[in-house]
Amino acid sequence: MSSSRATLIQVAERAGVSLASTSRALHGSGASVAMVERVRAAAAELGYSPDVTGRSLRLRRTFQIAFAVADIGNPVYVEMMTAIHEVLAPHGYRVVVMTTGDTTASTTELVRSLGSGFVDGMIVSPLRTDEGLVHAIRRAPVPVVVIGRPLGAHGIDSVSTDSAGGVGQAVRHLLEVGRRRIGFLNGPLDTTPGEARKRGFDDAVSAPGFAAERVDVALAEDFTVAAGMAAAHRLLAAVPDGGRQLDAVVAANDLLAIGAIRAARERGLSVPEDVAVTGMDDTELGRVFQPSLTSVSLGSAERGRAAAGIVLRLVDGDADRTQETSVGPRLVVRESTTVLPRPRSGAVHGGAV
Amino acid sequence: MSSSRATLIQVAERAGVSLASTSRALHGSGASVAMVERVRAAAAELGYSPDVTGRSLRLRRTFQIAFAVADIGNPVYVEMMTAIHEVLAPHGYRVVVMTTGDTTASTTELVRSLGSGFVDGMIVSPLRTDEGLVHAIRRAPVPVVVIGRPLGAHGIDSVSTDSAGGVGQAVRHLLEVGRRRIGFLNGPLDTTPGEARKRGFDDAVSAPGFAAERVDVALAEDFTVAAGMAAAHRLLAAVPDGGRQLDAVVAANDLLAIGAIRAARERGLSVPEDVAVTGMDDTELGRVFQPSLTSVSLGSAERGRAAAGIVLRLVDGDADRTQETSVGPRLVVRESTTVLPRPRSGAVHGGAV
DNA sequence: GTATTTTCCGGAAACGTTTCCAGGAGATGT
DNA sequence: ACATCTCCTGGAAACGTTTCCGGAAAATAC
Repeated sequence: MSSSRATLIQVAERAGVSLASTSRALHGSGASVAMVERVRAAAAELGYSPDVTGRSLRLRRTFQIAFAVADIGNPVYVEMMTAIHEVLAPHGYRVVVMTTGDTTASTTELVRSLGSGFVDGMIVSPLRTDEGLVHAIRRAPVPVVVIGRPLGAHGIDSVSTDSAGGVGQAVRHLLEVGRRRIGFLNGPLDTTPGEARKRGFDDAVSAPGFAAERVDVALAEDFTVAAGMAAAHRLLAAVPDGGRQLDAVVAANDLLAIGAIRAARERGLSVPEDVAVTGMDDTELGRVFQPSLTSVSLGSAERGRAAAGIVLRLVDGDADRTQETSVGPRLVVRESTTVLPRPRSGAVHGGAV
Repeated sequence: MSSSRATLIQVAERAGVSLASTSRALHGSGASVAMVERVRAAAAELGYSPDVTGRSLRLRRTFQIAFAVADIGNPVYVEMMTAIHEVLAPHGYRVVVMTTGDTTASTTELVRSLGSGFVDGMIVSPLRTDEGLVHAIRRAPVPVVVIGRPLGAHGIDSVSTDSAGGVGQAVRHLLEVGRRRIGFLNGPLDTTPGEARKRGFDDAVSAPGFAAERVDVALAEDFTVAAGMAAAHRLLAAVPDGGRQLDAVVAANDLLAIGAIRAARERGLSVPEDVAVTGMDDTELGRVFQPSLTSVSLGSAERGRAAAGIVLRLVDGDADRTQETSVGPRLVVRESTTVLPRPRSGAVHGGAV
């Protein structure tokens, strides 16, 4: 029942010195060693720990950074958050998680709410972007770093990745391993990733050396396994010969890719023998899945780290000019596109040692 | 360049009324309609949004709740966090993520840091618990709810699950589907989950009707796929006949279970025909994996929701007595323990439609 | 019309901290 | 010995908000 928490004033009284000296002794400079010792002792006796709210009010800094995404449970965002936390925590910053909601309106609303000053900065990865959101971010009272589209042209600090180029890497890889009939399994086109990946696929298909026999596209309702499975079934059903006309599927996402693998198997096709599948994001899920997933890493953790670094510089005032960082996609080849022993006929896979 | 943010004082000046009235008009009661209208207008013109720091200082509430775990990336914790956020956000509470570190010392340190008052409450899921931690939690200046061990006896609000009983459910399920030679793949015993699951397995094995032919145990270094795979290899290598003496593996974790499946396959054993595998936690990973994983759900989301509800009641002062909630484990049977068509001999699995 | 209640408003204090400013004591230079 | 400088300390203001309290005005009761 040691009452409430001790305040700096009580420490000052106990030490028999002024409030100003007490504060200086604990934090700032310009205090004699005797004073420091005296105050430290008093603070220790009272179990004093400074109140961050009072501190924030005076300093006009909360030592908090918000991380806002549409879906906190998404593995990609989890990876980003972990990385962000790892960068920020050692600098004494806390991470506040928030959700943007699905729409640009709700995201804009969230950015506006920064006006109430509960964080010193924000890292946001909006699913969709529009003029209003861009405007709100520009006018935000604290630094905002966007993970997603490059927005340097709008004067917004951003870290992006070339996911379009990533799709290209996946397509070229499939061509290299001899696939010629390629299906593209994308998510909703009105999202930033969906749009970028469509662009990437279109670019790859219309590239000079592109040598595929056929190309099909299907869109999943959203970026989930279930939606991917449904869409993959549609994709495979749409081509002649029960889907055998397709020998590769490029999925816009690891989750979609796994949906595609499940759908293929349900149709009696084996992966990777009958149909090779590539994912994107290089998630733990894909690494662990069987067959392990060839996937284009978009460096989620790296993007998170980069964004955290930028926001840190910005809140510390070391604001050079607006940063537009980009981390390159990187193809990670695994089992889902590599047939090791020359496959016999038939759909048997896995097999004995 | 509209200068910094507008403050309540400026709104008051603009409206030509006192500061007190301005505050009342915006939040509290006891203001005439004319006053409210007038102040609202002034606030709107200035684009005023209240500063939460000043508010917190006065109100002695931050409207923030901390969620602290050892590993933010762990799917189980992610699920909890999502649930917690869903409960808290509608009530106007923000969620601050923190890490406890691996040791009880660092966790205790974190709980002590609550003294600086940056949150109104905390939900923590410590990997390990000791006397010092319990003591710190009891003395914490803000409500702390523990997810993990039941601590009602220590006067600590907690929400737990009977993971020991969950292991029992898994064992009985395996017996029911005809398995008789059971391996137990556990994680480190000095962790709360590891300890509980060992206890559960021991209990199940020594239960009256237990009718297995043999029982083996292996411990993984930690609760990861890689560690699970290594330990499963040891487990299978230790029994005669290249592991065929085992027809079931109970894993303490979905990740360990997946490691076990990979190890079994590498040894030419098929799952579930040769060896059935059960996991625990019922993660998305296990649901999506092939074969989908029979797993004991420990209701991560539900525990998160419960903890959030409790902490909400506590910070709002509706503190009855200390709560000790428990959510029951629930076995979810999937492919990894069910052989549908009577298996032929041989290790072929998956197979054509 | 007066007494009493209700309604509404403004002044001021308070939450806990940091920091500017001025002043006193001691050290240093000449 | 005096002027100057450095070092340290305490008083007080400030950050932005909410709310207690007293009082004036308005509403109600008789």
